[in-house]
Amino acid sequence: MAGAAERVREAALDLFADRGFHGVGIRQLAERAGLSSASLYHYMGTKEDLLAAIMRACLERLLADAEAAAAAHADPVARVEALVRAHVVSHAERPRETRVVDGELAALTGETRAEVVALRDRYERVWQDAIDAGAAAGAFAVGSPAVARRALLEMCSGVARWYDPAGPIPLTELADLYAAMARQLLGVRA
Amino acid sequence: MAGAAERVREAALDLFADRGFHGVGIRQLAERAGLSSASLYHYMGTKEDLLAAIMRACLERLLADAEAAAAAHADPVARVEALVRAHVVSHAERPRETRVVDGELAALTGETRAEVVALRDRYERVWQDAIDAGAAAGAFAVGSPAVARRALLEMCSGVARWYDPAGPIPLTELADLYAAMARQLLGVRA
Amino acid sequence: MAGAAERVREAALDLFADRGFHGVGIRQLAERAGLSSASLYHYMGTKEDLLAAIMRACLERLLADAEAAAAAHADPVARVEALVRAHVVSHAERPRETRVVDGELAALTGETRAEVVALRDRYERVWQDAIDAGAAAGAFAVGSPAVARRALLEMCSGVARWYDPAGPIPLTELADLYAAMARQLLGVRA
Amino acid sequence: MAGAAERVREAALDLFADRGFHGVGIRQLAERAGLSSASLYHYMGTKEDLLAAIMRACLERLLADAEAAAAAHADPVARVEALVRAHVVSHAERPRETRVVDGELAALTGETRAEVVALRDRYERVWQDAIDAGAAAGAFAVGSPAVARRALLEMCSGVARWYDPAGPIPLTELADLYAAMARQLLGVRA
DNA sequence: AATGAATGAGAGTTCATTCAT
DNA sequence: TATGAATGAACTCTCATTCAT
Repeated sequence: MAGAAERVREAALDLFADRGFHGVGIRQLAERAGLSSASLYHYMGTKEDLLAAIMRACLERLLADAEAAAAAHADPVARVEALVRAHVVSHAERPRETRVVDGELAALTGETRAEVVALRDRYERVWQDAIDAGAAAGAFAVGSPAVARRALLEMCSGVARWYDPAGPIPLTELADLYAAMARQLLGVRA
Repeated sequence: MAGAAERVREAALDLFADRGFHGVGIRQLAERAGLSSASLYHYMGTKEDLLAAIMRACLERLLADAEAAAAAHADPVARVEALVRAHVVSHAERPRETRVVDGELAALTGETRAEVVALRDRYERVWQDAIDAGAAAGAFAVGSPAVARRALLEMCSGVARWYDPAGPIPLTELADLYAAMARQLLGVRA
Repeated sequence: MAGAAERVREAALDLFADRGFHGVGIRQLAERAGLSSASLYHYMGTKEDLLAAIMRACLERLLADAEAAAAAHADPVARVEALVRAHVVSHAERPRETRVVDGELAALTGETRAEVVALRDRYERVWQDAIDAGAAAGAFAVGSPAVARRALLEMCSGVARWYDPAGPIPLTELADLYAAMARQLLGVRA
Repeated sequence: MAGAAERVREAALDLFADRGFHGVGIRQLAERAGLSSASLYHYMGTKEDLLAAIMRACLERLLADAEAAAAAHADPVARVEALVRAHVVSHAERPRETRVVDGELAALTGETRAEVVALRDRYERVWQDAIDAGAAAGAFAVGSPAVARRALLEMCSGVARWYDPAGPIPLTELADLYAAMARQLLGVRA
């Protein structure tokens, strides 16, 4: 018997990712989780708290992975490649979480939103620092490191919207493809 | 004095882009447009019709621009570059429309949704054909043309989420930056 | 070109008879009459006024016919038979009006309603007087003249709900059938 | 303390019978039932479902009574008389239900309406069969059995619109009166 | 832990009606 | 005569949430 708390989380992931936070009602959530709508409130605070918990967990994992990847590679080229691989793998393996993170930030309000935005900013900073370092070292040929960071991140995040783990592209190949595209995009010197 | 119909459209663009279709109420829409909620219905069918009209108009323009760009360039490299430039400029100049197109497809239902999806698919086909042609001609160094198309499109669409026309990067420079990144990403042979 | 006022009246008859006063919107009325909803108000007061006018006209005609029938026959048996025939013919020829009269009284309010109720009461009084006269004269075998009046009236009004002038029963035959049933119901002495 | 579900049903009966389905708002229903309009929806599906439930229940009871009456009497005269008595008693005892059944059929839509119409048709068939049998056996003197059935049914249904159980006519006497009128109307041979 | 009952607020939409043109 | 524009009020129904059991 899967724990009810886990079922609530799963239901929220499925539904928020597919229909968006505001497109999902508490009763749909409850039905999907196999609970009454009143029982839902034993496993969450408000609906917004549930969203925030999902976003925080996902961003914290993303951030931890990115910081680990950054720490593991002193060389900017290797570092960026490691960031790309981690990001792509995360988005391929947990597309629901990442779609929610990327798309439902506007549904958060007040303090909670500020916290999640801060996490996202920290995550982007890790990327920016790596790219800036490579650019400063002359390892990349990019017109604007800031624009390149945005382009790279968007490009990699898109994976969550189309990649099918049961499809023809294995996850390792996907990571290789994105790593290669990222290197080219950045104009990595041979 | 702007026409009321135009004010309704503007209000919808502002609000749908910022809070998402389901995050916007009919009364907010009306207030923003300077009308009563009842009067809104002189200028639209249902709320969903309003969304569909916005999406269709944007996609049709995007498609027309892309087909024009494709028709203007026989060379795959030039063609892809033209597509990138048109896409980036559109997303920079009309970020609200494009964010709605990219983010609210799930809010559409039934026949309308099918129509909009068909438009989007036609648009993506134009890109795919151009990329496939370049790959077939050996002009690009890409591991997978299909993945490259997705990466490119996501990368360029992201512009609508951050570019500020009043910021430090002029639009022409933005287009140049993305064109360059696209060429590198695709591994265009020198 | 049929007069617009007439078209409004026809539309109201069709729709009120089919869907009931509260089941019909002003826009449906307008569409059926080939006018805009605003233009409707050149030909009527309020929606309720329109209903009242229909009911009054129908009841006044019914009443005039009944009074004429009563005046034409001193003999109670002949008088009741004449009332039955007039009522049945009216309901067969103008089923929409009579269905509205029979079914939408509750939609009227205030003074108007009182007036229409008064008309209806006058109409029923003509019937009651005739039946009472026959009963007093020993011409009828009825347990209760008051109950008999109600039974007779309901029986005859039903015609408006099913009779089809294009069907197998000619109007004259219909009137004969009801006259015969009425005589039998009242136990007219041979 | 009456159950809330029962109070909703009672409120609907009172209001639908008096003002018609379309003449009653959900808030009036709620107020009459002593609930908020939102709470109403714990006890019903849609407003139309509520109407349909009332109509079905009433028609099913009517049908069961009629079939029992028909089964209990082989003789057509006795059978019709039993049908009349059952119908009159039902309409006298439950005038709200029967008025709703007789007057609000047009408010139903789609599948539900078809089901209720089918029930009504079955009910009328029981009457028609009995009358036809009597006519075939020469027990009745009627010009048209089909017209007679309509006349009889309308005559008896009218009871729901005027009979007052607290008035001067006891229910048993009412049934006797209608049975006698029905026999006479049908021209039952002595 | 679980839920039936309850609700104020709000959803999208239509209502009957008015009025300037 | 005719109507597009406009609206406050009402419509049916669902929202997220609470609470007694």
